[in-house]
Amino acid sequence: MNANLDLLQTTQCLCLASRRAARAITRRFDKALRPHGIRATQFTLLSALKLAGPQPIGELAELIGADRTTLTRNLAVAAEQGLVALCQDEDDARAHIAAITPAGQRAVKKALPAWRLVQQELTEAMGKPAADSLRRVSAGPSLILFAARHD
Amino acid sequence: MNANLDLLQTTQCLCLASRRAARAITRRFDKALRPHGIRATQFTLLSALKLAGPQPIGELAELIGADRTTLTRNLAVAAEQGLVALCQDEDDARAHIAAITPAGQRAVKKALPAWRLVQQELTEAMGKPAADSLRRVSAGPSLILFAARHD
DNA sequence: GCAAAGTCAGTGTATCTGCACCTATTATCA
DNA sequence: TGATAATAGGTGCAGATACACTGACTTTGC
Repeated sequence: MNANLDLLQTTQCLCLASRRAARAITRRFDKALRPHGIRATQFTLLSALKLAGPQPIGELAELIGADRTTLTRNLAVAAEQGLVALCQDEDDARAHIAAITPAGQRAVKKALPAWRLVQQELTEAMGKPAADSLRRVSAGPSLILFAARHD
Repeated sequence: MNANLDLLQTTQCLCLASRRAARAITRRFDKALRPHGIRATQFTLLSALKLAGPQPIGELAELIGADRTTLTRNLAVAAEQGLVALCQDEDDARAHIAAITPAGQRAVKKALPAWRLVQQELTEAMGKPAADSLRRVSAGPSLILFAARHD
């Protein structure tokens, strides 16, 4: 029937594809990082904070492409575990600054070799062109602008 | 310092890239599907059920690359909304079969044009080669096998 | 200097995600 | 046939995600 012919297109759905890929990749990184006591999302958070330095929550959210309110809760978890610290901005009483703690730095340093191994294996498994393409897509302005559209 | 030089590699993290892409893409599809009362994940679920026919939960989970227990709960939400129905398998009392309901079929049919529009816009925004690459990666056996590794 | 508008972040609510563990049922084999 | 292994699925727990709304503070314009 016609309805099912139309539906066949949905097997190509980019939302399904991106989510399925993210789930599989996250599972793999989580598994490898587990012995080090942090999750893949936390590894991302900590390395971003280490590289970029103390950041207001909103800017950090934009940096890793997550919703600000999502980051608020992820930071609360990481703060609970002592991996990050939250403090008031001296200049602007509205802003809260997130910073990586010494314990957080130790955690990310300890986890780095495991991360690197999975990153290498995964790059090999999917092929370097595909890996480059994924990074380009996720980091490029097209996706960000695209997601922000309100039409 | 040396530690930060090492950390620079993590800006290339494929877990961050895949999650960031999935978040942005999901936000966009959710926004477009919202007027039709379903989410992107539900659209995926319903179209998969419509195309594949009634499925045991485990097989459906494998089909869309999600954890079985995740799907159990997503199906419960969809069942609550009357979009899918769950029933016992006649041959195997352990198995539960998920099937799309008439209401679910109406919902996915109603949402299809909106989905198609976003899919087209997104394909254009990221470029067809990148879209093909993403689908290949997410659907190919390499990722599935990769994620299942236990070493 | 003050009211209005803009900005920054937290909370309520709901969904998605998955590991560890559990129960129930079926298959296998001595 | 009865014990054991294998399989299908649910639950507890914890975290990730984001929209709508709110409160607090800052900036702007007069």
